[in-house]
Amino acid sequence: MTDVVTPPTSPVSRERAKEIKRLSVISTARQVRVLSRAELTELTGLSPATLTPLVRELIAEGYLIERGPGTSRTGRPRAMLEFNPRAELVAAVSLEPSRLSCEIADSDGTVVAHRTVRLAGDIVDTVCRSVPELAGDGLPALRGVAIAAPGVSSGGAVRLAPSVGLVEGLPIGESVQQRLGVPVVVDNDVNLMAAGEHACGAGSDVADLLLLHVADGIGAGLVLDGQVRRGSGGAAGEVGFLPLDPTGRGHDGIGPFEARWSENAIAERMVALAPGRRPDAPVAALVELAGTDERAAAYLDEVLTAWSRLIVSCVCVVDPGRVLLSGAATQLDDAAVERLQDLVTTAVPSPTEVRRAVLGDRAVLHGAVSYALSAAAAGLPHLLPTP
Amino acid sequence: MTDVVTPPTSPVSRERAKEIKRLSVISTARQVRVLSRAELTELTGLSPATLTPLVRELIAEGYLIERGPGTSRTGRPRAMLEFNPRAELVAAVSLEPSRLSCEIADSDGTVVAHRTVRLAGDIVDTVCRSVPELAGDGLPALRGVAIAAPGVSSGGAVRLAPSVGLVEGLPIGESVQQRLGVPVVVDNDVNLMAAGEHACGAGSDVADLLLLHVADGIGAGLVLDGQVRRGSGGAAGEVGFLPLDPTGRGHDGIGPFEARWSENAIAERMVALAPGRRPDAPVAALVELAGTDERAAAYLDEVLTAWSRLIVSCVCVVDPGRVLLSGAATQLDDAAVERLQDLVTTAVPSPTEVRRAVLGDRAVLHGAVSYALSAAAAGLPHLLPTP
DNA sequence: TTTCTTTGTTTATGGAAGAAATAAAGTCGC
DNA sequence: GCGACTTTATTTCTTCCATAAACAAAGAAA
Repeated sequence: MTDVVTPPTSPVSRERAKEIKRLSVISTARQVRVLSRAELTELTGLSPATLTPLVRELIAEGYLIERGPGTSRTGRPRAMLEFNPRAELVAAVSLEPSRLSCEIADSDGTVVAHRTVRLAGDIVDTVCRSVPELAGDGLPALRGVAIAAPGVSSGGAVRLAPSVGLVEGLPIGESVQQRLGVPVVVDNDVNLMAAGEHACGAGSDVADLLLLHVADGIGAGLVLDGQVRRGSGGAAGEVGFLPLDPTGRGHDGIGPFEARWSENAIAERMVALAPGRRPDAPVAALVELAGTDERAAAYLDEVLTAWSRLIVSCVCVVDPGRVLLSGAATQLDDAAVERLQDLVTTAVPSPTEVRRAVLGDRAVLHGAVSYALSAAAAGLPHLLPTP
Repeated sequence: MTDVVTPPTSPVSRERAKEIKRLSVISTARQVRVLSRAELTELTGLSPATLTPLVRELIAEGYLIERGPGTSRTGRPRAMLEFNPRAELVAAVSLEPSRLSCEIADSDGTVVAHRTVRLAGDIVDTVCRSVPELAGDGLPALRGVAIAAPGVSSGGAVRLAPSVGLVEGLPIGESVQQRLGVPVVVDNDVNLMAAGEHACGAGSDVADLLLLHVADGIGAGLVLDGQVRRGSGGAAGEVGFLPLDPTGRGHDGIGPFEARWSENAIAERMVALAPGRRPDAPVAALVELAGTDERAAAYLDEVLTAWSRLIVSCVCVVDPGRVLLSGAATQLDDAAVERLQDLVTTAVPSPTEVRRAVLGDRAVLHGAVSYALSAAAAGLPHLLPTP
C-alpha cells in the first residue's frame, strides 16, 4: 500500500489505454498458450482492427510467434500464434541465512539459469550484480524480481531477518528496483509458496486458500480473492502465535504453539520413540512407525489434532475453503490427511477441503514468477476474468 | 466463483472510458464535497477540455450544483461546484426475525426515510414494494440496495437464516436486482458494520481492520486491503467456532466459544452476581460492578481474557493492525479497553490497536451505503460468491 | 486604465475505435 | 475442376475523443 499520492496521471490516457490493451493480449496469450487472432478477439473483446497492428507489434517484440495455419473444418484456417514464454523472464531470489540463491525463470516457471552465492557484504549489491549476470543476454526480457525472505518481510517483527543480515526497515526492495529498473517484490517465503500454489499448483482452481507450512516454525500463507494478503504489518499467517496452548506465552521470536508442533519438535520426539539417528523426514517416519507402534500412533494423532486446531482457527477467521499442507506436513499419507480432514470438518462451520500442496520446492519459484508478472500489470484496473 | 461467461466487452471501449471518467469525477466530488473545476483537473488527471462538458452533464443530472465564485487571492476566481449527496440514494434493508427494517439514505449516510414492516409472505416481494414506496420521487436516484441478513448470508451454514424465512440458496439478491434494476448486495450484518466503520468510522484511516461484534453470538467482520473479505463460503469471521475452549465441540448452530462469552452468557452470569432483573447492558453493568465487587472484577477479567484470546487468534491469522470492539463490547470503559489492549499486545507478534467502534447502530447503515456506492462503481451485479 | 494571473471554454489536429467492405484461404457441392 | 460458401485477417473509412494550444473571462495589482 504505497500508492498514496494521486499521481496526476489521467485515468484513461492514450498511453494507459494502449498499455491495457497490450497487457490484456499478453495475459490472455500467456494463459492460452497457442491461439489465433480470432480467439483473441473473443477473449479480450478487442476489435480485429485493433488487434491486427497490436499483434504485429507483439510478434516483432518476440512475445508471440506465428505458427502455421491451424486445422479448421471450414473457412479460412486460423493463423495460429504461440506465446513465447521466454519473452518474459523473472528473477527469483531466495535469502537464506548466509546464502542467497538466485534463479532466472521464464513465465512457465522453467528455470533458465540458477546460482547460489555466499552472502558477503551488502545484500542489495549482491542481488544487483547476480541477477544481470545470470540473465545474460536475456536481461532486456526481465520483467520483475521477487525476493523471498524468511520470516516477516516488512514491518512487524522481523524475527528471522537478522539471521540474513537484514536491517529492520531497510527498503531493500526499493533499492534493488531503482538499480535494476524493474518491479521488485519482497515477501515472506510462505506467502510466495501460497502464491505459487494458487498460480499453478493445488489452488489454481480456487480464489481463496490457506497454505500451512510446517518447517522449523509453522507459518501460513493466505490468498483471498485471488491475492496474497499480508495484513497491515505483513504478519498475517503468523499462526505459530495462536493462543491454543494454555501453557507457554510471550513472543521471544517463536510462538508458543509452533515450539511444540514444528518439524523440529516432531523430530526430537521421534528420536525418543525410535532411538537412532534423527530422521530427515520426521513426519514421514512418524507416519510409517505409527503403522506398527502404538505410542507412535497416539503421538501422530496428537500431532494431527494440534494441526487441525491450527487449521480450524484459520478457517473460522477467514474461511479459505481450501487448506494446503506444505513443508513437513506434505509427508502425511492419505490416511493421515483424511483424518485431518475429518477433524477439521467436524469443528468448522463452513465446508473446507484439506489437501497436500503439490509444488514442493518449486512453490516459491512459481510464486515469484506469479508475483513478478502481476507486479508488471499492477496499477491497472483488473480487467481480466480470473481463471 | 462461477465463471462468468466472458462478456464480449472490450477493456477500453468508448462507453467504458466515459463511465470511468464519470465515476472518477463523481467519486472525487463525493469525497471533497465542494471544489472547482481546476481542482478536479488536478485530482482526476482529466484535462480541462474533457471536464467542461462532463461537468455540464453532471450539473444537469443533479450530481453537482454550481455555487458562486470562491475566494481567490489572484486571478480569475474559481467557480465552485458542490457535490449533491441527494443525487445518490441507497436503500439499506435489514432482515430480522419476523421484521424487516428499511432505510433510504443519501451518500452521506443521512437517512431520508425509514420504515419497519412485519415480515409476512415473500421477502423479495416485500422488499421490492417497500423500497420504491419509501424512496418516492427520489427513486430515479436510487443507486443500490444493500440487504443485511443475520448470520451467514450465502453458502456455508445458513444458521440464522431460517429464522427470517430464507430458503437456503435462494438468490434473493438477484431476484431483487432484476425487479428493481439496481445493484443489490446481500451480506451478513457484521460484515456491513465492518464496511461502515471502514468507510466513515473508527477505521476510516486504515486499509485493514477487524471488527469484533459481541451480541447473542460473537462474530467478526474483516476488511483487508480496503475490502470486506468474506472467504470462499461467506463464513469468514465465524470466530465463535474458534477451538479455544477444550471443552465443548460440535457445530449445532452455535460455536463452543460464543456460547460462553456472548452477551447472553454474560447477562446470565450477571444475574447470579447481582440478583435482580436481567440488565439491559450486561457488560456495562459488569464493568460498573467490578469497581466494587471482587468477584465481578475477577469475572470481568475472565471475560477480557477470553475476548483477548479471540482477538489474538484473529490477529495471528490476518494481522489487521486495528481491532474494533462492537456490540456489547462497546460497553467496556477505557480501563477495560486498555486492559484488553495489553492482553493482546503481549501475545501478538505484530503491533495491533484495540479500540471501540464509533458508529453504533448506524454502522450497518453506513456499511450499506458504502457497499451500494461501490457496487455501483464496480458495475457488478452482486458481490457475493455463489455457492 | 492597463497589465498580469489564474480559470474556464472553445477550437484545431492527430489518432484510435467501430463498422463495414475487401482480400485471403481454405472446404464443400456439383 | 470450378464456383459457391465460410471463416479469418486486413484495410478503409467515418466518427469521436484526448491533447494541446489558443482564446475568453474575471478579478487583483500597478
